[in-house]
Amino acid sequence: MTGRKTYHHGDLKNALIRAGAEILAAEGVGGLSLRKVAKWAGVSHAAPYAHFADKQSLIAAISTEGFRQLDGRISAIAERHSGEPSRQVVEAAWAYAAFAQEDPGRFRLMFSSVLEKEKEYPEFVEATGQNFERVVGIVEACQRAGILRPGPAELMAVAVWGQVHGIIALALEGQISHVVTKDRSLREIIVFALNQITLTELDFRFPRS
Amino acid sequence: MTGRKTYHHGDLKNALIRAGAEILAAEGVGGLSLRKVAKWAGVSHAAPYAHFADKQSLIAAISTEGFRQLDGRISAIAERHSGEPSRQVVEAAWAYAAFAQEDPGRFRLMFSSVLEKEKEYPEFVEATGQNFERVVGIVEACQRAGILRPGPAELMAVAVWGQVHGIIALALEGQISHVVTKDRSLREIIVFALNQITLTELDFRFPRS
DNA sequence: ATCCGAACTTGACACTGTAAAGATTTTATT
DNA sequence: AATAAAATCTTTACAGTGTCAAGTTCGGAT
Repeated sequence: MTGRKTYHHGDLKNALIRAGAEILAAEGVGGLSLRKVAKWAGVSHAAPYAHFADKQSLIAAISTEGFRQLDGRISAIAERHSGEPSRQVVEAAWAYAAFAQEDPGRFRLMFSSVLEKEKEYPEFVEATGQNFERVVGIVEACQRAGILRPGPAELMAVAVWGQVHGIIALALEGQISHVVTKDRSLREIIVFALNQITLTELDFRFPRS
Repeated sequence: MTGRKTYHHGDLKNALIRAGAEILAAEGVGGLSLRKVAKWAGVSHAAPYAHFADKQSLIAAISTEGFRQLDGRISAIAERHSGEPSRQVVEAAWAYAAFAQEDPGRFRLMFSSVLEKEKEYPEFVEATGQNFERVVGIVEACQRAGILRPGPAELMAVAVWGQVHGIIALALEGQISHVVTKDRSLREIIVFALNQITLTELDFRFPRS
């Protein structure tokens, strides 16, 4: 509910995206309404329509922003561990998991088709594409290092990314048996799964420093 | 919009579940409203409250029914290909994919946290648990046959199921690069991915007969 | 036969997304 | 600098939503 003195807000579009993300984090997808976002940004309930065609458009924007942030984290990891591809996969996968756990609402908004016709939002498509390319890059590095089998990198990327994504998604929805989560962290589970794919053993422990 | 002559419907609860499933298939998650379901079943808009505490409860019921059907399909496959574990994984995974593609709306309802507090619905929990057990059974058969590495079957099940689920979910949301889907069927992609995990090569082709 | 509780209807309320019309401010054009 | 145009924001309105409360109708137990 940021008040304001001028009639024009100045940066309403971004304010709405931010407000939406905050409501999302606080109340989840179900609690995200256009009117609430508007109130939160300190404008009338119809003001968002000056910047977004409809609710879906705002969702697309929030989602896109999420993908950009995720990509930022993963690219940072790829850089930090360049030359050590096995760390790249593990830490990228973990970053993905941490991203989901920090803000499940946003993760669901991004991946659970709250956005109905994603191909209609070029920015969204671009952001998701960039994300995929990042994964492909890491996979290629692993293939060169003999950590992953040779073969079409994009296809291999789907195999790896799909696995990580699937486990995280299932974990988020509480669909992973208690028997499994009982005495294992999500990180251990993910690395165990990755180890079924990789040719050399990955270490699940966090890197020192 | 099934009309009726008697004041009491007779089997409204199940009729509502069916109506909900049909609307879901036709219009997707976004088009599913309690009032529409009621109208479709030929009752007034508040009638559902005699059988379901709220919308979430109806969703839980539809979702649970979906899990039962899915379990039915997978158990049939496990039986049909008993003694051939490699076929069991491939066909079970494919059944999962087919189930998702036949009715994406229902699949999303089941797996994309449209249902918010799933643990509050014992039937739902039970159905999902049974589903998981089915996967564990197949995984164990594969381990005995030397198709999957030894190790905790539940954990291995998460690795395998997670991968299949992840790929299907991403495919459903259109998040798999065109480069990959261009000249490969979803079935090929899934089997390629499974082949990264298994110790013996799986065949992606459909079984004759 | 009658009473009771379950199943169902009607009416209401607050909240939602969205459109239209008006008010205010900035920007562009002359 | 004056005015026109465009963008931003407000107000009002409407249909659709989930849910509740109060009333109606019915089947079954006593």
